[in-house]
Amino acid sequence: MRATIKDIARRVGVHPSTVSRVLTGKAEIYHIRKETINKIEKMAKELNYRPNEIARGFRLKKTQTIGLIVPDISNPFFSRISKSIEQEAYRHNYSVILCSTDEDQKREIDSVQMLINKRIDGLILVPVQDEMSHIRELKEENFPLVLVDRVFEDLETHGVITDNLKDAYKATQFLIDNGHRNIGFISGRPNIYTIKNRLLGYERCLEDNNIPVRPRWISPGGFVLDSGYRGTREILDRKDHPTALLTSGNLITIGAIRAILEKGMKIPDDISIIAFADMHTSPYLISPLTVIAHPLESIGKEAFRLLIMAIEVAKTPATVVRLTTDFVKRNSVRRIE
Amino acid sequence: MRATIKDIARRVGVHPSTVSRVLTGKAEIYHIRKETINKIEKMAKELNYRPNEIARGFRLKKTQTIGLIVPDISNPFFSRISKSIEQEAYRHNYSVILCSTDEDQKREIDSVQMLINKRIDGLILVPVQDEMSHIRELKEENFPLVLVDRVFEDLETHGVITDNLKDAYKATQFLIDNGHRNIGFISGRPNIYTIKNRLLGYERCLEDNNIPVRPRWISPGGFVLDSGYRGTREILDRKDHPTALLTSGNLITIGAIRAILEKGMKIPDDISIIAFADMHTSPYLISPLTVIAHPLESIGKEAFRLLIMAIEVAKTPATVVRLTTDFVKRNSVRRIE
DNA sequence: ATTAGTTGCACAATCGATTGCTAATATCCT
DNA sequence: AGGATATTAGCAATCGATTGTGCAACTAAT
Repeated sequence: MRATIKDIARRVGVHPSTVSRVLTGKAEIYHIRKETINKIEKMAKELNYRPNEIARGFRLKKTQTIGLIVPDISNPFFSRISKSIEQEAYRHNYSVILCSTDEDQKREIDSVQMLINKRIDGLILVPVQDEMSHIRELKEENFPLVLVDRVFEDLETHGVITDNLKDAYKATQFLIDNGHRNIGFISGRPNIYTIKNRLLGYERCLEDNNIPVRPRWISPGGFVLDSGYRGTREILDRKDHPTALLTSGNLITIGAIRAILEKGMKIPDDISIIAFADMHTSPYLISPLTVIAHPLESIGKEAFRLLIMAIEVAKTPATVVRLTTDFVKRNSVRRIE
Repeated sequence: MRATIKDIARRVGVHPSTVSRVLTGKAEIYHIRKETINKIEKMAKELNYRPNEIARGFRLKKTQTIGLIVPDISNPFFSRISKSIEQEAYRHNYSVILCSTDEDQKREIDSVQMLINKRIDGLILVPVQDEMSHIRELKEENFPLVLVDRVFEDLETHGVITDNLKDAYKATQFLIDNGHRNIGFISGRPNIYTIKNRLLGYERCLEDNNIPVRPRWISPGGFVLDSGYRGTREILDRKDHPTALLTSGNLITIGAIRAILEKGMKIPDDISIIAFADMHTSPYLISPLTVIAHPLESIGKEAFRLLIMAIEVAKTPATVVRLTTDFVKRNSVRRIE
């Protein structure tokens, strides 16, 4: 068995409390003799003592662990945010329990429950947004919580977001400025904060340019490759299909590209495309993608910063950090008449 | 404060032990009266009782938590393995603490330490492989451990790997069969199991075909985009540069592509390329990549299966699962004379 | 020499849940 | 009827670390 504080105490001939104080650096305060300190430290090393953080966490009600719940850790968008969060956590001596929900509300609720039972110190969450009562509960008991990318309009929490409405507006306007009037949107689930706002920006921009919004050119659906594929396919199969597409999310975008190629169409010659979210490979795709690029690292960093704040000082007013994206023009939009 | 078992006991008028037995489903065994059970369950619900898994883990010496250490969670290769592991863990009622080491040996050692202190039940690790004493220690104390992708030749542990030597041989042979005799390798750090074997397969294949191995066409380096970029750049800047490249790892591959494009070269016209590891975007890159594709999901699944085995039955003999890859031919290799 | 302060550590309670043991009734069997 | 068995639940120790309190021994000051 692994050595405990008692084992050390017994062998050195002191009380466990003394060992504890020495090993947690409180020796000075309690005037422990240098000699005793040395003996304890030596014995700790000799026995290869490892503090039981479970016992400590139990006693102190502090686990130095946070929860991180994302919809899909294999999506570069979330994995890069996660990396940044993990990195910050490491620097601040926290570890992170990761849960990937697959956009499944039940899994999210389960995971939140599990994390609470494990007494995490705080939670960073990209919510599925089908339900919110479990999140409201967290907020009501003042549990340290930071939402990322997606927030609830009618629930004030800490959050780190970008301006999806503006970005969608800008992307749409860019297409219009390039002569496009028939613009489709492979949008993703519209109950989600980001998507709702992108649709809003898209529609508002069309209206501002006196272009009617055509629901048949809007394809909601899940954030998976196949969904993007089928949505795009359906739209392109129409006789009157758009000349340009907005796509939400990395996997949707790849699905859309697949559909476009399968139709034998070329980007941007036959169809233009602007994607929400950048990837490492975006510049090197069959046609270098013009994208809305999110500051993924900053998103993670800010999220962790807010969380630590919430953990360390009780009752911080709900803060929403708004980060700005980059509109990266590459070569997936064609200028047409 | 959150309700405890004692709170429930007090209000129902029974002993905490009774509450514990009811709430952990041991009511039958201890013949607890139906009525008592009902009262306890009702009160638990009423008080919104959440079992303190820290206390339980402390008592039972079982945390239902595993550690997962990967070099880079933002690399799709690892993020997809991680996703699969997380999914399996969820199904089996485990949670996973994620650490991303950035191929930094110190971070790995730190993380292992931290995880051990947090008393995880087992560890899945993709090791940096600069050092191994900390891993040997784990093995010696018989700690449940599964290595993924990279194993140590002189340390028997559970592992899930692929046959890198064979894959590299096959890829090299494929290039040779297509008329290439000058083949470079952007390999990645050669102290790593996978890389060592890929280099071996590559060299052996060249030798078998009576082609000399040219060290100047082999570029080791880190598993980051920039390293792949610079390595490729250096090789292509030579007057006598190869007509084909093998690239190890997703980021290296992207870096290589960037270097190639910057040189104004075309794939596969000016240079052929075969990449280790597939990505969602690989088929849609500027030139659809011919790749060695790993069964990422199975790798994660098997790793978790082995780990659970090691956790649940003490002293399982070290098992190494060898999975097979797919050689996916797309369009990044040109047939030349 | 008495008081006051300092040094150096031990004692014991505590965090929440689990479990082996004990014990009081109730029921059954011959 | 009386012992055996089943039913129902309480008691107390335990896991490892932390911390408020207490206290002896020593030093310094008056």
